[in-house]
Amino acid sequence: MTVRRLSVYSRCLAQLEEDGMKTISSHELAARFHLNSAQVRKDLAYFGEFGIRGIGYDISTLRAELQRILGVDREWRVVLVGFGNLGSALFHYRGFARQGFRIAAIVDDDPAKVGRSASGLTILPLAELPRAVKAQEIQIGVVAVPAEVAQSVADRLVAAGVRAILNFAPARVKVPRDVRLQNVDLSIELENLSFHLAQGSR
Amino acid sequence: MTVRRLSVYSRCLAQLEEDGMKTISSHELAARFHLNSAQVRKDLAYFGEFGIRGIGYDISTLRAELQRILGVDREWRVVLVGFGNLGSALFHYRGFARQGFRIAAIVDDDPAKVGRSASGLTILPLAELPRAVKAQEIQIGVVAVPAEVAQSVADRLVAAGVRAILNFAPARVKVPRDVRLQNVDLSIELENLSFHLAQGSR
DNA sequence: TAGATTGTTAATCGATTAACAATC
DNA sequence: TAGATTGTTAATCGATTAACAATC
Repeated sequence: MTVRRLSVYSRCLAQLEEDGMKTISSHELAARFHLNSAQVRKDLAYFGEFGIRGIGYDISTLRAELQRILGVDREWRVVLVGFGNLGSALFHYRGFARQGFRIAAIVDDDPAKVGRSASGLTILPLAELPRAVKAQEIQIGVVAVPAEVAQSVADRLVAAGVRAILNFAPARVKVPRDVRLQNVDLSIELENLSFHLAQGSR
Repeated sequence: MTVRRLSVYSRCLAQLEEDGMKTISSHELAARFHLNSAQVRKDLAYFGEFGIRGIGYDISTLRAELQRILGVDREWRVVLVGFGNLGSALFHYRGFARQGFRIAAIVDDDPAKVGRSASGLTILPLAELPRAVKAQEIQIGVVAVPAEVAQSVADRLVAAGVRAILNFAPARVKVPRDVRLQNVDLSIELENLSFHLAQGSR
């Protein structure tokens, strides 16, 4: 929950910096998202003393600190498994690169796709996964395959040595405790919508 | 936050029903997700008295109730705006149809795409949006367009009369208070991953 | 020094959990 | 009736907010 807020602060600060502002108080920052200023101060103070009493926070310093805390101040190397519609969409998704996530390899099982190239990256067969992860120093695997093969792909990613998996397949996969797993579940978003529509119309 | 849990219960019950089970207690249900049984009972009791003291909950009845509460017991008619990679991925995403979300129209701005057909559905120009929403009795708009045009698409959807918008564009859009807006923000998922990787390696 | 704003401690609020009377 | 389990009230816990001493 904290990550969500840090991320919001970080983006806001990037915008403020672009606008040429130098410092901002917790009150001003809080006002932008209907948050409490004490909450903002507490969130930030948790990671260190970034503010200056009587003045506020130096926007550019704080932004840099938050990016460091969020881990988006460095490049993360990613392998994309599955180059169907969703895989392609993710590949072209600009937010990926903007946050320092660099797709260093694409893997697909389909012989028709293997060998084709996407923006200079050749699509590799699944068998090449371990070699690619090692050679490209890849830390993160993105799973964009059908639900049926999601677990087996996750297992192969773990075996190949990734430290984190972002799973877009509508299936719950199991990974060892030392591998970070993040599920993106579209069904929940849909159910959230239909719940509110159904409740609203009662 | 409650919707998330209701959704989890609902899926679990569907599975249990498939397995041929008839009733389940709040304790058993809670055990499956490391939840507290009091929490399960409270969540369910909020919407009515669905349990039988001394017995537990009738699986099939409770599942039906939850689906009704979540609004997934009926068909929701959806217009998909944007038929690029992400749009196609969503169009083919099976979870959509499974939850009763029926894509009744596809709209795209690109003249090269307009008129083409996808699974029997003809891609319409943006100008046709109001007519399509009315004719097809569409309640939900899914925005799968570039960030730059997300707001203008949302405005058109609202003007056309949809009651809810699911926004996949990496841009914050504004809609009137009576239109339900759900943003799907991939950046947050990414930041969540990199945060934990960065923290873990300190 | 006076005014402003932080970091942090204390108070409040809401959500989770425990306990139990009601009842199958 | 005895055992089990619900729905709900009371207790606990954690997160949010208010208040304020520290300090720029």
